[in-house]
Amino acid sequence: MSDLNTENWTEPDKPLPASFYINADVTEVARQLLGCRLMTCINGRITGGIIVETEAYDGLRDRASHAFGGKRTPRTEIFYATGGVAYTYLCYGIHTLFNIITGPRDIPHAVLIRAIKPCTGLETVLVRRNHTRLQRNTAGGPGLVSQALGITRFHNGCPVRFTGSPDQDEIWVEKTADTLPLHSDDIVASPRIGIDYAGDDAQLPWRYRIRNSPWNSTVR
DNA sequence: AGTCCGATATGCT
DNA sequence: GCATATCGGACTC
Repeated sequence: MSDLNTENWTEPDKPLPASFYINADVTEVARQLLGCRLMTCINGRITGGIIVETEAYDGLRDRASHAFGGKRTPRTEIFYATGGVAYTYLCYGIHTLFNIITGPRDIPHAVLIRAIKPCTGLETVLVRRNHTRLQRNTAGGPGLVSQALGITRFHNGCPVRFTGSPDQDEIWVEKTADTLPLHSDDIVASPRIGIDYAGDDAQLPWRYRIRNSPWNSTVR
């Protein structure tokens, strides 16, 4: 039990290719990420969990997006990269939130990862969260996902791709042997959280959860 | 279940 | 300079 660092993980099963993030609409990517495993290797420690909750942000038409209307600022510049890189930023002065940029170059789409079920490197996850055992809120919330996986705002722009290089931080997503193909009935779509400033767009049902998962974020 | 509030990068005036 | 934010933990009722 001394080394749970690579628990449940020896090598990536099926790392998602760049095309996964580029070719589908952002809402479809957000749905298809459910059930996949989000992995990090941070400071040499491998951690990960099954994605159970996401939100889609469509910068072209969506007032909830930081890149609404194609807005370009230093912070949103990464939105215009080709899909498959991280967008991380500090929220409420305290929390780092992790998104994956999707779509082709110059199309500012993003998927926020809101909750995972921790399943890899649990010892490290628990230390990062100061938990003694796994709880529903160990990574059940967008700020908690980053905390549990060691993602910081300095990972902004990091490719979401497995390269296997042992000496630098990595973030990737993979399908696993137990990634079930999700039927649409297995997915709950509802309005997104914490975007009251978005006017009518706050009603868009672009928050996606695996139905009945105990690992979803706590609902406000 | 409801309320409060932290701690700061960012973007706007 | 100033208002605000893709939240979460602590505290009160």
